[in-house]
Amino acid sequence: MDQNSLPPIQTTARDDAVLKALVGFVRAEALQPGERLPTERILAERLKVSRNTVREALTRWEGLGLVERRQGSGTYLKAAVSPDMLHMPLTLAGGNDFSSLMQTLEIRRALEAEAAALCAERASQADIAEIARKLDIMEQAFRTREGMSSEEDWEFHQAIYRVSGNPLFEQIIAAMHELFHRFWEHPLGVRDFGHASFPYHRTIYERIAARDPRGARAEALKLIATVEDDLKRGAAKLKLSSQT
Amino acid sequence: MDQNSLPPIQTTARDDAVLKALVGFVRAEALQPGERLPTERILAERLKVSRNTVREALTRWEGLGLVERRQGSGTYLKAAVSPDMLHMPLTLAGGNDFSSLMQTLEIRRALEAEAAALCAERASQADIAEIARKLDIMEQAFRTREGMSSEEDWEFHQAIYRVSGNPLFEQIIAAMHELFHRFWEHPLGVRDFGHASFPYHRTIYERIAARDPRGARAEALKLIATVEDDLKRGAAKLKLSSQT
DNA sequence: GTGCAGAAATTGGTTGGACCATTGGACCAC
DNA sequence: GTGGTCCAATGGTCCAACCAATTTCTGCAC
Repeated sequence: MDQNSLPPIQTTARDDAVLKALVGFVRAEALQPGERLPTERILAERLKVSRNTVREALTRWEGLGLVERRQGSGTYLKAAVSPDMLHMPLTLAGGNDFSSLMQTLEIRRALEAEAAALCAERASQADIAEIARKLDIMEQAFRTREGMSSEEDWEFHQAIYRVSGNPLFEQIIAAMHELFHRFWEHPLGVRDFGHASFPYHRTIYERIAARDPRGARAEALKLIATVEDDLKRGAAKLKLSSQT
Repeated sequence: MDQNSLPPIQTTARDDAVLKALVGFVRAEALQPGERLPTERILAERLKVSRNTVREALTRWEGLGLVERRQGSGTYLKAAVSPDMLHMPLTLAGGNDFSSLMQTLEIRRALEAEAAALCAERASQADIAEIARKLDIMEQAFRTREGMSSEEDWEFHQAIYRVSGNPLFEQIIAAMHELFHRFWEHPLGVRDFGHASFPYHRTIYERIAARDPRGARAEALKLIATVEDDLKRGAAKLKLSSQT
């Protein structure tokens, strides 16, 4: 029997319908990322469904990173939406241990290098100026706060991913960035973590500005190498202290 | 069932706490994928939260593919869970168009090259023999079936990811591979798709067997380049035919 | 007018209770 | 057995509140 000739029937699919309607709304209103979308209460009323159903739908979108909810403020679009988006939720059974972190770094090394190269290929003058701006902010924060410019550092990298023209870079690395932070925020890490990588931000930028993909890739690899070194040093220190 | 494995919830960030408690429960009860977890009503009662909160949490898990809900039946575990999972929701804007596939290919190029290099560094003699075996199977399938050895082809690549020592390579690329295939099956592609990439499988293997990371990376890049070419040719053909 | 503290309105988060739709098993007539 | 009917369990939806964080407005002191 051809199993395809008897597909499961679909009766109710409320929250799916809500999401589809919401996609239509975002397109109709031409909402851009960052803009606020209607209140849950308004959506419930307009779509003639309960607020709970709206919330289930929005919870799904939030899980996909398409939307961000801020209590007391509203729900904000976080990424562009289209009727034919493809979702690929990937959950990795990772750990907080050293080797897991090294594994994410291996992935990041590959992606960071590729992103830097693509960025150098495709950056417009405006893009380069934007990256330069982020670099300045980061360097200033680094100097005034004696290191620990992680927030500005991250924005610099994000700018590169964005200019690479491929949103997947940012999405994948962002997930790992989060894991990374969860790790060394609380547990003790190396105090001057990230110091060694500092100079390479500028060299990466210079290679991008010079439209030199190969050079940009090489500098990105050097940066990741310093992070790996820091991580290994931290692990060694941890091992040492736990032995006493 | 041990009631102590479901202690009440603390304070704010309710649904997150629910998920954390649920992870603990799954571990405590050693639930395997396929097994049913407690009723929403029971969870709500045990955790001292409202059923809606439980539902929001389960909705998130459902969105991540960790769990499946069947009305009238129950909620079933779909994958293994661990306290420190890393979630990576990837969203491809614009589904079935050409650029989405090219974007996944850019990611795959970065990862494939890195995996091949790491594989060449770390492969044991047994690993190399295993890869050689997969290569033989693939080449034979290719010859007897006149191309279209996609299944065996994929297994060859998987062997490389596995030997790289980093499971993240396989998981990430596997997600994209699946996406890739969903387009390949139905929509018309180039008929001899993949033919051009065939010889590079052996050259990659040779570089790995020679413990030559740089060479392996270079050959992997060539392979991806041929796939990109095929894809571009397919897109051009499609464009041409849609104009008539 | 300006600035700022506090009240009020707005908005997402949570609760409890109700009912509907589907499922799957128990039971029964044939 | 076979096919039906009933019924309890379970996820899906709805409603009407209230809570907590945020934003906006208001009015007073200066």
